[in-house]
Amino acid sequence: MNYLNQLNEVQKNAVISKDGPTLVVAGAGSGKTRVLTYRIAYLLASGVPPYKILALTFTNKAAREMKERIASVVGSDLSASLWMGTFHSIFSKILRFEAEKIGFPADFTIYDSQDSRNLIKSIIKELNLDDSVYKPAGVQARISMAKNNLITSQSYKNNAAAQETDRASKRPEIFRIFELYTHRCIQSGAMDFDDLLLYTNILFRDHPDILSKYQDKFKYILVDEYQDTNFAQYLIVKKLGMLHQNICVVGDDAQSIYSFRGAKIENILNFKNDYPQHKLFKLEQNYRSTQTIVDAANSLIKKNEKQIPKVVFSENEQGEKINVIDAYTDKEEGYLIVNDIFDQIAANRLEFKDFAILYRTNMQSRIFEEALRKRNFPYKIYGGLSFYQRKEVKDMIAYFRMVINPNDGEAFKRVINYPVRGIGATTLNKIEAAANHFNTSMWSIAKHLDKYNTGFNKGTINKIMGFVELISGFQALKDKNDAYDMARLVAVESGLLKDLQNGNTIEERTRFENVEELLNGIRDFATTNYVEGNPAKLSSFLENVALLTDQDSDNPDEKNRITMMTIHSAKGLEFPHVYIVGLEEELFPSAMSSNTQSELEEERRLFYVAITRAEKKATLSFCRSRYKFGTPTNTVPSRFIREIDSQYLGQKSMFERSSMNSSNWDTAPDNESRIIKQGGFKKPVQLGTKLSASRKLHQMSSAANTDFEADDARKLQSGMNIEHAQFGQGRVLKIEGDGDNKKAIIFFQQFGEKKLLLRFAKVKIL
DNA sequence: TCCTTCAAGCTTTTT
DNA sequence: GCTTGAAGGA
Repeated sequence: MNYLNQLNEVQKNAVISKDGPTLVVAGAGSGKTRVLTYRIAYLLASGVPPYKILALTFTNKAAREMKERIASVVGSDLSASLWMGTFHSIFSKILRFEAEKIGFPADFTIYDSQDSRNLIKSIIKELNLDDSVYKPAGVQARISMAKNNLITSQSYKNNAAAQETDRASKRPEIFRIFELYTHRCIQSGAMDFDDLLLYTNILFRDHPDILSKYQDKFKYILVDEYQDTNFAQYLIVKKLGMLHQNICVVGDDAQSIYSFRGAKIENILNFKNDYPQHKLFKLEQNYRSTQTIVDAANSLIKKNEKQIPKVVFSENEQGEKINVIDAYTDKEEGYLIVNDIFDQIAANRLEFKDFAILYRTNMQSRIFEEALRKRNFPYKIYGGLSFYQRKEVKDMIAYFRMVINPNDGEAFKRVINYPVRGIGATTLNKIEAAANHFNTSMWSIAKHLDKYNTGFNKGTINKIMGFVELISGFQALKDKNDAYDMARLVAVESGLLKDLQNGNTIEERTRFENVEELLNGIRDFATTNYVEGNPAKLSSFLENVALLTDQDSDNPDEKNRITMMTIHSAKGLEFPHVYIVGLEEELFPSAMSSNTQSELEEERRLFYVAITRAEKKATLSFCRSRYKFGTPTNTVPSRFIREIDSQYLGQKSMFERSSMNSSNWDTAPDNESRIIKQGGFKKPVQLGTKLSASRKLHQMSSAANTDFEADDARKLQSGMNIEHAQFGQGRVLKIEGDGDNKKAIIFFQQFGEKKLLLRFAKVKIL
């Protein structure tokens, strides 16, 4: 067991004390995954069969990586039969197995959030409620929150707290939506994400025999990121571990960032009360980051009140200070960051994959994407609209869902008239109304039109029957064909492929290619996942796809790229250089999370997570003006920048100077070598100077020394008003050359980066 | 029934 | 700036 030598004393003890309840409090970068991995390897080595070990993670990626690492220690034949995966994937597996006990078909559909939102939307309409009061997303959040706390639709109605909240927000009818929603899901044979946890709890509550079967089965239970478990997950773990009590939870209260999803930081804080005889291990040495980064992060997180006391420290090099980039506009922020990446790469021989740009909201990615494109830098955006959420892919999958579980109402609505087959909204509404009236699925109405006497005219009946036959035809083959053959058949016979093939625009071509890519993915899946000696069937593909996310596709030829993702999805990852962007009030901390102390503390933890992703260097940035809803809005630098002890911040002058009033600008102390003095200027032009260029600019264009094109110059000439921000305003990014050849590279809002020969330029310093 | 056009509203974070 | 939904015409 030589791998034990790779561990420090605490890590080692956490690995080898295998029995009894164990809490591992693991500071950022302290080798948490390593401990978890080796602990499992150690269990296996001491003779515990892999199928008796349950290891729960929050992302598929984390599960897969851990599995790989375990495989490299103990071999893949052992690691393959571990029960390792996300809460959702593990318990959906168990639920499929036990489905009939709770009244679901074994191949129940999993509704993603879009499906469930659509269903909620249509229920709100059906109940004649005002959707500006009952906003679907808001109602969905209420229902989700209830389920995460194991409040079913029946108990919700009688739950005083829930009713009080809904009355206070003037939405007293939410319980009716919830009831109907639950009912429709059952009718469709569908579960949403929260149901996977809720029904697991119901299964264990109502069937003690089944509970004890799994209690017995899972002799050792490990939970990663325990601080992010919600009540439903907490209770599952607690119940399953009751018999053997071999529960090992790993987490860091300082990194609890999912309370919006029902996560309870109390779960980790109260572990000691749940298991008084537990063993506690604190991993406090950070192996990931420089001392500066760790110390800076500590100085920030100190501002939070609720936490487990611990001292995270690093013995790595001191490292560089954290830079703060102060940009004028959001566009410029993108530009400056990309420039900085370029400089870093050039100076330190780094690769693109060494960099990550992290932001609070997905929408911020756009600007960086544009800036990176201009430079031809390879990048990969995680999150946002994932492959599986694209319309054409969802359409395709909706067909698959119809084949496997035709009662699936959301899939039915999606494909009944796509590709267009003359079954419009009117007809669909009638079918839906009939289904609700007869308390059955839309599919069974469509299939037995005669029986339900729906009163459609002959033409409509024929169209509907055509659709029913199409799907029935697929169903007859679903157990015979493998997943790929079946999928291609559906793509062709449904007419979907042809519909996309006919398109000529780039978008349509991309859609067609996406469907092809999906089909290729299914082929890979079928040939790598054999079930009882045969290539996997469509149903097993569907089981997997519902819980897949974008993060899971790691294309090898996409390896050397700059990573862009939200801070939430960066948790658990690390990069040599990390840029945390958009540090402005209202954005980070988010405007929606600055109301209460606990919300603010969570934002702070999120910032803590962001900083601690960095190994070598962290860089912060913000801008003074950001486009919001299409209009430029002034912004204020985030309080979080100030909360970091200033001794860890570099380029302070940049940040502080711009906080001063502008008259101090030219006298502000700065790196002398960066200042250029230029005849004709009242004030020196230096890095970061805001200015508007004067009419002399058009001369510049003829003077070959500039990047301005004749066209730009003409535009400038006609828009002669130099005060006009739209035209002239820019900021000095770089100075090169000297004497008469001194040039300034200026970032203009209007034109982007341009080079100016200062000899000719007349600029007004703002 | 379908397609185009235009206005309104909107933005956390994710399995 | 972008997406979604409603309205109106073919």
